Amino acid sequence: MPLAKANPLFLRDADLREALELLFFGYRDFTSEADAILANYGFGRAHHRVIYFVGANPGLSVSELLGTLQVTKQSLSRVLGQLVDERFVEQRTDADDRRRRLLFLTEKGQGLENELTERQCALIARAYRQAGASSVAGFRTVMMGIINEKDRQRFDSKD
Amino acid sequence: MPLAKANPLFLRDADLREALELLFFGYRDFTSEADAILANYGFGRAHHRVIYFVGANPGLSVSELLGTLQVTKQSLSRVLGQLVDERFVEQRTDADDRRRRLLFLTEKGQGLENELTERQCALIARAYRQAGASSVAGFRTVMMGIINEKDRQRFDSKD
DNA sequence: GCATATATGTCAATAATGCTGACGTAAATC
DNA sequence: GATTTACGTCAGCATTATTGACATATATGC
Repeated sequence: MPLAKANPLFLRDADLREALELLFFGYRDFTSEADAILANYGFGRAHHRVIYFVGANPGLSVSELLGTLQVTKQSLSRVLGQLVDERFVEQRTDADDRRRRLLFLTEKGQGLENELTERQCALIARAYRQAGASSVAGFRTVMMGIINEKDRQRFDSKD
Repeated sequence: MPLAKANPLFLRDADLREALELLFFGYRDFTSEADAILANYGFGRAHHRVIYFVGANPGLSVSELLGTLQVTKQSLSRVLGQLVDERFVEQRTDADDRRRRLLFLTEKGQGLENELTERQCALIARAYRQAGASSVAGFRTVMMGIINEKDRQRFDSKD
C-alpha cells in the first residue's frame, strides 16, 4: 500500500480517492447541461470557453485568450473563426497597437453566454445554498489549493 | 442583469462566476499531471478513466463500466481493446453469467494505476492539508451538491 | 425447445478538439 | 532598415466521442 504511507494525519487513501471521484463526477455534471445547449448551435465545449472568457473579459486580445485557454493558436483559430463568422464574437483592431484584435461578444453572443452561464450558475447556486456559507468557503479554499499558483492569482484579488 | 435577480442571499453573480472558473482551472490542473504520464504510454484521458475505475472496482463488468463512464460501447471498445491488447487490463468470463466479461487490472495495469493515482492523490493531499479538515468537509458538501442524485449515491454510503 | 432479451463485440462513417510544422502579413520596436 | 510581435492560415494527423447497423453467445420466460 504505497499510498497509505504517503498520507499521514486524517488523509486516508479512501478520502483521497473519493476526492478524485468527486472531481470527475462533479465536473462531468457541471459541464453536461451546457454541452446540451451548445449542441443546439452546433458548438462544443471549446466554443463555450471562448464565449465565456470573452464575455467575462470584454476587449480581451487573441494572445491573452490563448494564454488563458492554454491551447495553440491553430486550435483556437477554427473555433474563434466560426464564432466570428456566425456573429457571436466581434473582433476590433486595437487603436493603440494595430496588430492586436480585441474580442467582444455581439448581442447574439451575449445571449448565448447568458443562456449558458445562467444554467451553470443555477447549478452552482443550488449547491452553494444547500451547502451553506461555511462549506462554500471550504470549497473555495480546496479548489484554490488544487489550482497552480499562476492561475490562482486570478482569484487572489477577490474577497 | 438577469442573474442578479435569480440569486438572492449571499450569492452574488461574481461569486457564482468565480465558482465556474474555480472548476474550470481546478479540473484542468487536476488532470494535467496525469495527462503527461499517459502520453508516455500513448494513452489519453479515456484510458485513464478505464484504468481508474477498473482498479477501484475489480471485477467490474463492461456494461457497468459503460454506465459509470457514460460513453457508448463503441467508444469504450477501442480504448478497452488497446488496454487488453497491451496487457494492462484482463477480461475474465463471469462463471455465473457467461455473457459477462469481468475486468481486472494486470500487475502492469496496477503499476500504471498507482503511478497515475499517486500523483493525483498527492495534489489533492497537499490541497486538503493546506485547507484543513473543515474546509475539506465543505468541499465535499459542495461537490456532492453539484453531482446528480444518481451518481451522488456512490458517495452517500461513506462516512 | 423456442422466442426473446441481454451482454458484448465489430465495422463504417462522421464530428469536435487538439497537436505540430510551415508560411505569410501587418505593425511595432530597436 | 532589421527584427520582433501579433495574428492568421493551410496541411496533415491523433484522440475521443458519436450514430447506425449487424453479429454472436448466453440467459430467461413461456
